[in-house]
Amino acid sequence: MTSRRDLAEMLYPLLQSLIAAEVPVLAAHGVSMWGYAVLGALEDGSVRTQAALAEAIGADKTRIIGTLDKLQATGLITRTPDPRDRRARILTITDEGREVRGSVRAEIQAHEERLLARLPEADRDGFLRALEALHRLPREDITDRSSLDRRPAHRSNPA
Amino acid sequence: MTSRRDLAEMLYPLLQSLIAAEVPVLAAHGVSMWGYAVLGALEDGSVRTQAALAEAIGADKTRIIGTLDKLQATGLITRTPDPRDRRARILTITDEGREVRGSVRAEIQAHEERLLARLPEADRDGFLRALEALHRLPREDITDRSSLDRRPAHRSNPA
DNA sequence: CACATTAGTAAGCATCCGCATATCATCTGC
DNA sequence: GCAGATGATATGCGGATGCTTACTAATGTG
Repeated sequence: MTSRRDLAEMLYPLLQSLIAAEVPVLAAHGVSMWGYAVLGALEDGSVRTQAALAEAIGADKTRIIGTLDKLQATGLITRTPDPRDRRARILTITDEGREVRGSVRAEIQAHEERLLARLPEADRDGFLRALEALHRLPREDITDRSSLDRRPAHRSNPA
Repeated sequence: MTSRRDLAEMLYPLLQSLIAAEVPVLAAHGVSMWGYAVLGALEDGSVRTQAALAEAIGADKTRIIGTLDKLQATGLITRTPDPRDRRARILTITDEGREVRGSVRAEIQAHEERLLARLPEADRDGFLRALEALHRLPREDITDRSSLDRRPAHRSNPA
C-alpha cells in the first residue's frame, strides 16, 4: 500500500496554479498577495497588532511593514497607536478595505467553485472538510515527527 | 454561502508545514527537494530527457542542471548522451537512486499517514481522491479563468 | 553546403524569502 | 528611576526563483 504520491508533490503544483490564477485578480484590484492575506486576517477582527498579524499569516514581521505601508496609503487599513501601549499600532480594516477584500474574494472563490465543481460531490466535501481541519491544526502538529498525540484533527477535545 | 476560506489560504500553510517536516528527512539522505522530485519523475520512467524532466516537475530547465550534477555525482542518476540524438542526455535513475528515493519516500509517507490518521476516514479518502484528481489536471485547467469546459476532473472522457 | 532549430549549459538580473542585527520609543519590574 | 524587555522599523546577508541572453554542439531543412 501507500503507492500514492507524496502530499507535497500534489499540493505544490496545485498551489502554484491557484496562485497563478489569483495574481491577475489581485493586480486588478491593486493589492498584493500579502496585502490580501492581511485584509483577510484583519477582517475577522482576531488580530490587532502587527506582531500578532505577522504570526497569524505566517509572515516575517519585518517584511509586512511595506505591505502595511501600501495598504495604509491606499486607505484599505488604518494604523493608529494603541493609547494603552503607544509602542503598538492597532490595525483596522477600513470599509474600503472590506470592499476590496470582498470583491477579490468573490472572484477568487467563484473561480475555485468552478474548479471544485469538477470533482464528485462526496470527494469535494471531504476535501474541504479535511483541508479545514488540517488548517486548524497548529503548525507543530504537522511539522513535528513526534506525533505521539493522536488527537483527531476534527472535533478537538479541549483540556 | 461560500463563507469558507480561500483554498490557497489553507493550502499555503499546510504545504509549508509539510515541507518543513520533509526537509530534515531529505537532508539526512543527502538529497535536496528538487533532487527528490527528480528521482520521483525518473522512477516511473515516463521522463527521458532533461527538457521533459523540467516540464514534468515544473522547474526551469536551466535551474535543474545543478541538481542533476549533484545527483549524478552522488551516483543516484546517470546522464548518457542519446545515441540517436547526441544533443540530448538520457536520464536514468540508478539502483542506489531508487533506494534513496524509496527510503525518503517511506519516511515522508509514514509521517503523512500519521497526520492523515487524525482525519475522519471519509474525509481523508475524499481528500486524497480530490487531490489526486486535481493533480492530474493540466495546469491551464486550474489557471485559466475561462473554464468553459466543465469536464469532470475524475474519469475524464477522452475525446 | 548554408541556415534555422533544438538540447544542454552558463551567466546575469530582479525579486522574494527567512533570518539576523540595530535603532528608537515605550512599557514593566524592581 | 533605572534595567531589561518589547513593538515597530530599517537594513543587509544568503539563498532560491523565474526570466532572459548567450554560447556550444548537434540535428534537420532546403
